[in-house]
Amino acid sequence: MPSSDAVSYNSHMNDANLSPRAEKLREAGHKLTHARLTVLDVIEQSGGHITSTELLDRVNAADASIGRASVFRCLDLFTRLSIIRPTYIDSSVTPTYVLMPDGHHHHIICSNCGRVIEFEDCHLEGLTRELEARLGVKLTGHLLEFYGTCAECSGSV
Amino acid sequence: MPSSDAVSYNSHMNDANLSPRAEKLREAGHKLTHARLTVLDVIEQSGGHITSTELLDRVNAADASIGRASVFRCLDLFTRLSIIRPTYIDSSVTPTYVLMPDGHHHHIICSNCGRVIEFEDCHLEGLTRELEARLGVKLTGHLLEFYGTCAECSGSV
DNA sequence: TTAGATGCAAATAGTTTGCATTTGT
DNA sequence: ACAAATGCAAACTATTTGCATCTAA
Repeated sequence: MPSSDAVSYNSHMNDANLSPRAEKLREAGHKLTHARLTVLDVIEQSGGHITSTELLDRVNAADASIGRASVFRCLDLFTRLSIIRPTYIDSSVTPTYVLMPDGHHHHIICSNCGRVIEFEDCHLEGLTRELEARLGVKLTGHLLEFYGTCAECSGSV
Repeated sequence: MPSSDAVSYNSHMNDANLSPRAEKLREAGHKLTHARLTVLDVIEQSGGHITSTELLDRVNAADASIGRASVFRCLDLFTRLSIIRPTYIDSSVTPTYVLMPDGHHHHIICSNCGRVIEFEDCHLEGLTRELEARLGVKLTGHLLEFYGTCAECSGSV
């Protein structure tokens, strides 16, 4: 074997400090590839709301060698793992993918200006348990969307 | 003018008994056209969950003279009027449109078999009022989606 | 070492548009 | 009567697929 290290440059592979979501990928038995970790990075840095088109652009900017198909394959995988969830916010063509920290996500969409306001406290633990008891289901997460007008558009400011 | 009645056949135009949603259309100042009322009918008869592709098929079966573009224009209009709301249930390509009776809709999606279970009681009035008070927003509706496994897939049966 | 993941480019599917014509009010 | 809505078909956009190659474990 030649002594030159034929190391593949994977900036994410500094191992050790993996994001909890990367851990989730590994635990589910998926490989921690450069494409997947880059896509995850971009989504996480987006603040939790990103459309497939924006994602495609930003991933391309981060590393032009990552193909479109892989980005879509990541979206599909992450959705199946409940890391993200697709939803319609603005356009009806392009889905917006939202991060699901701890399995849930909540926001308010202003139907006037399109602004998205996230909030944390959903108080849905009770309902979750009630549904599990009543229907025999097992619930792992939820998405709650409110529609209406934001403070500015409601004239409350 | 000739005495022959050149009546256009619009089976929905029996006036009088319009569905509450058709009323909503009229109140918003939109015409109650044959295409719109047919699309609304098909959505209502679907039980409240229908993908754009299924809708296209069923509208075509009901009246082949209604064009695809009009169906999409209806989906857009109904969504703006909060009569329906697009969401991703199975595929990430084709949205499923859900009816929003009284402005809200709730369901559980089984991530194993894809089954969708609707439920009525969301107990979100309190949270709605709290958010309105705290954030100054005005809320008119919401969509709540739970993810998990149904009774069959959870082995609870 | 090897199953799993990737990138490419072509194929597919879903949605929108412009415009002449029709229709609800 | 006439603004609004429609149907058509072509254009456009987003997403998926097959396959040879590559790579994380």
